[in-house]
Amino acid sequence: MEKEIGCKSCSQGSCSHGLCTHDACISRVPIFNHLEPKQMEEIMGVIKTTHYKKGEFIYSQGDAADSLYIVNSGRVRIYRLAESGKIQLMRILNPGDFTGELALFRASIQESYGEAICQTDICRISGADLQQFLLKFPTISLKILQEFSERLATSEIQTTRFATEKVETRLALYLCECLEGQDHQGEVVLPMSKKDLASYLGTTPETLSRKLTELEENGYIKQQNGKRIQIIDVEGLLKV
Amino acid sequence: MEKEIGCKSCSQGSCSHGLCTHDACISRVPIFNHLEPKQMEEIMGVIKTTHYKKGEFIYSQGDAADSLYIVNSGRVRIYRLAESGKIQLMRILNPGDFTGELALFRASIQESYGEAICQTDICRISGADLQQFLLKFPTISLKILQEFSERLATSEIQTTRFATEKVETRLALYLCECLEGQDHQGEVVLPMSKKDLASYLGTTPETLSRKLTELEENGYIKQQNGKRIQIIDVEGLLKV
DNA sequence: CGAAATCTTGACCGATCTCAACTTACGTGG
DNA sequence: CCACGTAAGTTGAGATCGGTCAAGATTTCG
Repeated sequence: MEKEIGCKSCSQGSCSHGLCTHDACISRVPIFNHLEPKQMEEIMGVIKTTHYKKGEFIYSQGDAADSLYIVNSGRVRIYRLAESGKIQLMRILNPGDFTGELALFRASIQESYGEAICQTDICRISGADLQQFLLKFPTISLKILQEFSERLATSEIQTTRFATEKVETRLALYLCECLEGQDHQGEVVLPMSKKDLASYLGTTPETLSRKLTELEENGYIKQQNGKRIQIIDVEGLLKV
Repeated sequence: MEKEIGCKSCSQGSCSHGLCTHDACISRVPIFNHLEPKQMEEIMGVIKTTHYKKGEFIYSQGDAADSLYIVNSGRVRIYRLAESGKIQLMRILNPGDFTGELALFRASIQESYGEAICQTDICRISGADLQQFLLKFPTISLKILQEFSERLATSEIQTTRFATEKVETRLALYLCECLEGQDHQGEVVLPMSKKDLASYLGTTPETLSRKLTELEENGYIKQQNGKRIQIIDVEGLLKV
């Protein structure tokens, strides 16, 4: 706890709790943070950290997919190119989130793009190394399985919504979910641009803009400056 | 190999390869079939098999989700009820496929329905038992992770398609994928009713019917009797 | 063989996309 | 710190896709 040993995962000096304390440290990543300091140190030994500037790609569609990427600090936009050439935003990674898992357990290529939204530090662990640790520390597998099942659940809900709900409903549900995650007295701060949100919701910026206006006219929300939206009537939104 | 010991997983008598040979046996399930006969036997000890008739539910939305279900024989339709009340078919399980994983690693409830399409035998292993085995035989985790990443990849592709492609394109891509899986000289046999297919593709039976006619008029396919469809121009389909 | 479900076809309507013009916000460099 | 250029966001008009309702044909299965 008291010994400061430096942290390979984030290139910053001050550490505690065995390894390090600063917020975005690798040791706070859910899939590793239950390990003994000793075990964690071992894992950190094989982790490489890279810095990316805004707009730089961590990986692109078609790249060999052989590593797990963990966001240490910053934010990453994950998106796909559909057969038609249209872009779809899949998700935004925040510190502690990881990606690249898809391909870890089957030799394959990246099917999406990972782009730094801002100054971002990424920790990378190779698939080979990770598999070692999975067999050595089976609890990591359980953690990843947990994470996977979350992702899968989310993805399937998303699919169902695209397949069955109107844009307005998808937007309303999205806003409500944002509220759960943040809840600063009923105000939501969109975690992405409206352009990206439109893509995430499977619509166009034009339609998104109109639907937001519509929700506002119906008294469900109030649009503030920029990305801030006041949620006035959650019940109403859920019924849209 | 030669000793016949009966198979708990399928309630049938004749077995070999240590445990059993008949086609749909649990020992052929990808997540277990790499284990030693001895290990597999141990797992089989905690598996319970249940028989379901056509239309019976293996589980319903809202049920406690605490078991892994493996299809031994028969077929299962997995579908969801969206917020709006509309149904969406998620997937069809064939012998060897499993489901219920979603909730295994997080206490939760079923978010879908599992309904037997025909006479079906289901093997069930409780989440608690499974977790034991995961820690005991770490290779199972790797297998499940593999399976999960497939599912996740599929689900995300599906999401992207719903978000970005037209019904006609989704249908065309679906037919092409069916072809890969079957390929009896360019003929596809739909694995489900057109009503279900419509639901799976996120559209209505009416629209599906029209789009199939359209594809036929354009010379890409030829509809035969019932569920059989002759694929005439794969290249063309992929460009739709 | 007949009821019930599935599938098909037609007519119509509404939701959402596209294109275009315009306004607003943002980041960069002087 | 401000000006400017570019990207993001908004608004309008028109076109299109796909859903809904309804009627009829076909298939399935007991």
